[in-house]
Amino acid sequence: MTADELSAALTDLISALVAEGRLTVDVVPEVKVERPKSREHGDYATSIALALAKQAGLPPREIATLLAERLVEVDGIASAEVAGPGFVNVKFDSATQGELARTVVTAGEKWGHGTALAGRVVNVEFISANPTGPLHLGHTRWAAVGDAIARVLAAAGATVSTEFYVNDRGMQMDKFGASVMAAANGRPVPADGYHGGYILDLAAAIVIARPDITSLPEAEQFIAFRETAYALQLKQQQQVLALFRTHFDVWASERALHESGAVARGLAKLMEQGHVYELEGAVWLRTTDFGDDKDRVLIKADGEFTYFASDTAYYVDKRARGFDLNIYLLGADHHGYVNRLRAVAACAGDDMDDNVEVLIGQLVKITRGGEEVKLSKRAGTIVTLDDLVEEVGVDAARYTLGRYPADSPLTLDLEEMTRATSENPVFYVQYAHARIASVLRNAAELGIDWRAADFDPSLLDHERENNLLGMIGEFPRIVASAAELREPHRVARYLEDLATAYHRFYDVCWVLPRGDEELAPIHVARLWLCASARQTIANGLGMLGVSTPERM
RNA sequence: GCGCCCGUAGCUCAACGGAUAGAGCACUUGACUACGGAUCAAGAGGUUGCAAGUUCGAAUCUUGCCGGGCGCACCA
Repeated sequence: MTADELSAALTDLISALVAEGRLTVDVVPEVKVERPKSREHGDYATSIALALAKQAGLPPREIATLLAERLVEVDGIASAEVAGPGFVNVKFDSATQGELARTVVTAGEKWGHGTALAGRVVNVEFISANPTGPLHLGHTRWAAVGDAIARVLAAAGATVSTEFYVNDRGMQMDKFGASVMAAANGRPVPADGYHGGYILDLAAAIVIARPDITSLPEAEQFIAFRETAYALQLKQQQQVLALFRTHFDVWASERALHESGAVARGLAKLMEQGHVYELEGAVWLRTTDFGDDKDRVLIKADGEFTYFASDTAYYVDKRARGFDLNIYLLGADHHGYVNRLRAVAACAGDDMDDNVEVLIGQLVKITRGGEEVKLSKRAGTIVTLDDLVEEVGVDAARYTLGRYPADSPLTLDLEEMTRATSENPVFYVQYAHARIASVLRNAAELGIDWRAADFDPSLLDHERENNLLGMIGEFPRIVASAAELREPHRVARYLEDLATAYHRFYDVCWVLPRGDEELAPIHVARLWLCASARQTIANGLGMLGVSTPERM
């Protein structure tokens, strides 16, 4: 019995009661079933009676009683009680619940996966930084969360592609090239250029690789520096992200959009839809037709394409590549883009509620020993992704960033993060995994083949076993909601609760035979339970891109 | 001025409109002579920024204030 099955059973019950004339209900709302915070309230509880009371014209407790009476007759349900103002608290019988262990072990890596988003072809674009410097902590939040969102969407059945848009065109690239060139020639970096120490490193690396470069004519030299530095910097970003276990299926270049004719095609598509017009020598897109607060320029009066023109082309291009849902993950400083991007979709003839989705992540504030660290790429006071990984490791960094919802501002203290790694919740969860792995190893050493032994799920009737099974059973619903809401932190929070349930079980329920003790059915049953808990933790951590150690 | 986001324990943060608002860190106190103590058990800590409203029920939804962050380019 699972939560979904219980919900379905309740829906059927209500329909039956209506058919019998014992209940008058026009519309049966979705029956929500939840896991109560207090274990005294059973394995699951529903407030459906409260929701039905008004339209049924009956006191909620009366409806709850009707439901409870019928529920106890349903297979797998041990008890159903009315509580409080009209809640129905349900307990499953241990055999039915214990079966879950078998289900989980059988499903293996697929446990928790669902089909809610089956058929959706989703593009998840995130980070999309200029290739003019190293990735910093702001990008890192999306590296962790964006990647987790993609994984969670895939677990919900979607076909997902991750994408990084490289802004390799325009003024910033020129400033970047000029900065590196100046540094290589021993000249001061222009005031509006990039001043980080990495500029010097890039300059030095380029000069070593191409000693003749500084003797090239100025214009030629500038291009050479810009292009070489671009290639090096992009490669550096790619290497760091690979180290961070954030994989991108596509690295899309803004230049390539122009060179391949995608910009022209995008423009043609928008014109065809009739939202493009000319004014004062410039070409505009009438985004105000779809909720934007002002129209946007596509082609400037001087004939140059704007950055926004690339954006529109990029969107049209993604659609042409078959993505029916395009998710953009942007920093809070880009929230003004939300309406603009939605309007672009609408201007291209799409449904802006269905084909495009913009998620805004609040900025990460960094403190060091309680004092705020201002992040500025130009001033060079940045905390890079490399730094972070070096200081706290990939697992701790990913988990720490992944356990908070991205739409709330986050303050991280670097000292605390480094110092507190051993107390970081990620270790708590990983420790549970390692502990189980250890038990399973010991079982193997004792020659116990629990998979081949008879498994009697009804033996898992201890309160802690029951609680652990209940938590494990929640996993598919957690994954589904994390995908639906684009909130992978729900998986992290869930894993912490699951780890607690395991540790509590482990504390009082001995798993393996001790000493000369014979192997008994309870040992086998508990090994199945351990294996299912391990699988669940592994699948959950996998969605967050965190490793699952066998030993720590 | 207009717009978006956020105000929850000392700190960092959770909480499909549900029952007594929860974790971690920090603080008190217990538990290892057999599967990993990176654990478990117990305690303390709150007017969910303020005020109205919606309803069986509000941290959550609505409105108005107060406080903070971020945006409002023919820049990228």
